[in-house]
Amino acid sequence: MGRTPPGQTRERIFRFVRQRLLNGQPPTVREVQEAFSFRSVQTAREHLEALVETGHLSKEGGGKARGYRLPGAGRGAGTTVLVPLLGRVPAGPLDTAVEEHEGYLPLSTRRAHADRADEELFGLRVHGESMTGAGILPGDVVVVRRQAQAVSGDIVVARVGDEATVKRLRLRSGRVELHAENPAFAPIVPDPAEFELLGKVVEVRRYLEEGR
Amino acid sequence: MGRTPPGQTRERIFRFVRQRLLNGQPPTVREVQEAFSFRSVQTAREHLEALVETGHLSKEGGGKARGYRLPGAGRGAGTTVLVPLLGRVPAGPLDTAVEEHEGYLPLSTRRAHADRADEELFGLRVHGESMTGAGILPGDVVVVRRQAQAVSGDIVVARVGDEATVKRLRLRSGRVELHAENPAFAPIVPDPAEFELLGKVVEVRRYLEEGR
DNA sequence: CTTGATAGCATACATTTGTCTGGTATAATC
DNA sequence: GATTATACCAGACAAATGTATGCTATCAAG
Repeated sequence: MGRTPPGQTRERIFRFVRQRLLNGQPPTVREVQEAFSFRSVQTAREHLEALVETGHLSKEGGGKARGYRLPGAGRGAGTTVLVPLLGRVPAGPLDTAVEEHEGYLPLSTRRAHADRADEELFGLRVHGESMTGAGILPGDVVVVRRQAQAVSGDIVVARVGDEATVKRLRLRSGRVELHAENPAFAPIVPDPAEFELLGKVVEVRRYLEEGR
Repeated sequence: MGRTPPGQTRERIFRFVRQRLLNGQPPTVREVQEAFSFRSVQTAREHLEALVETGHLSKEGGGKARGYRLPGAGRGAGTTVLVPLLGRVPAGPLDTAVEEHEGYLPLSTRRAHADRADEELFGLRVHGESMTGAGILPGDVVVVRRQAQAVSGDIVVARVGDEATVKRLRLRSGRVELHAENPAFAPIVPDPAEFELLGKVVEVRRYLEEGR
């Protein structure tokens, strides 16, 4: 085909490959060839090898299939887990089978517990305006790590009676208090028999566009 | 070798494959075989096919290499994309070379534009308290979609002179205004020559624990 | 005991996929 | 003009990889 200016095609190839890699779909040489309508496999291969040479890409395994990677993948790209976004607050232990969830939240965990993270973490949609002072608005999603203890000052998800709420935990002289971050709401001092700590909020997310 | 209880090996295989997929490294049948010390390729293949049968995994392309995937991409839910978390606001077009980034943010993109490579997303850490009224606190990360136009009311990232800020865009009689969501800050009416819209904020994230 | 289901093995085969060798064309440089 | 570099093509080969066929062994249910 026609000859393109130096570096231009290579740039586009890099973007293509990167997008594929970030989507978890490493392309083959021939897939790159077809994506750019090269008539020869070698053309695609030369571009790819050149990108490896310049450090844009790295290669895994000698002649293995789909071996091109993003360099430095061990840092950020290597630790993504999907945690379920639950439609309601889970009562008992998390069922790993058919969970009642709206979807999955991709979460980057920089720790070794990545393998078990999906059992300990879950997402929850926030209702009400009680935490607006802490930057948690209605409709936001909180990522919760299931745990029975928490430190005073943590933002937690707790069950009080039949209701589950997101509040800031305060321990006042051995007594549990749940504080809203909104002047319109008074602190809750739950009856210990009615109280259960479900977990700690480790992340807050807000989606500003529909369909994301 | 020895025979394992029903379902037990399969469960472990699923976890292995899932972990690999989340790391962007789809395994081959033989890699699964070796990871579990099967003496036959077929044993691994049978487990994998069984997992596809039960819906735990899905398969892409007939006999293509490394074709096993996590379902959810095909179920219309969405795919996970990693977008770079930039250390500073990008000035010109995104430098594809050695991007100055702190890491990657896993992002779930629903809809069809998931594979649109031209949609440029990046993460940015927020400084300052000007948007606390909109639930965006200092240290939060905003996910920005690069675009040159926006609608009045959108929260945008814009460059004014040499500085980049996150503000709410208002169009008042054809003039651009950048409004903070904090009574302590006055609206900015930038000189059009000094103003550049970098993109729209599509998501806000707050990490409440270190090391996440 | 027979049957069926599950777990695993051994080997062969077909396709996909990475790699190689050699070639053409254009542009810039010496 | 000769040289060098880049972009691309054509065809072939070899390794990696998915798939198929037939087999053994264990366990539970009938």
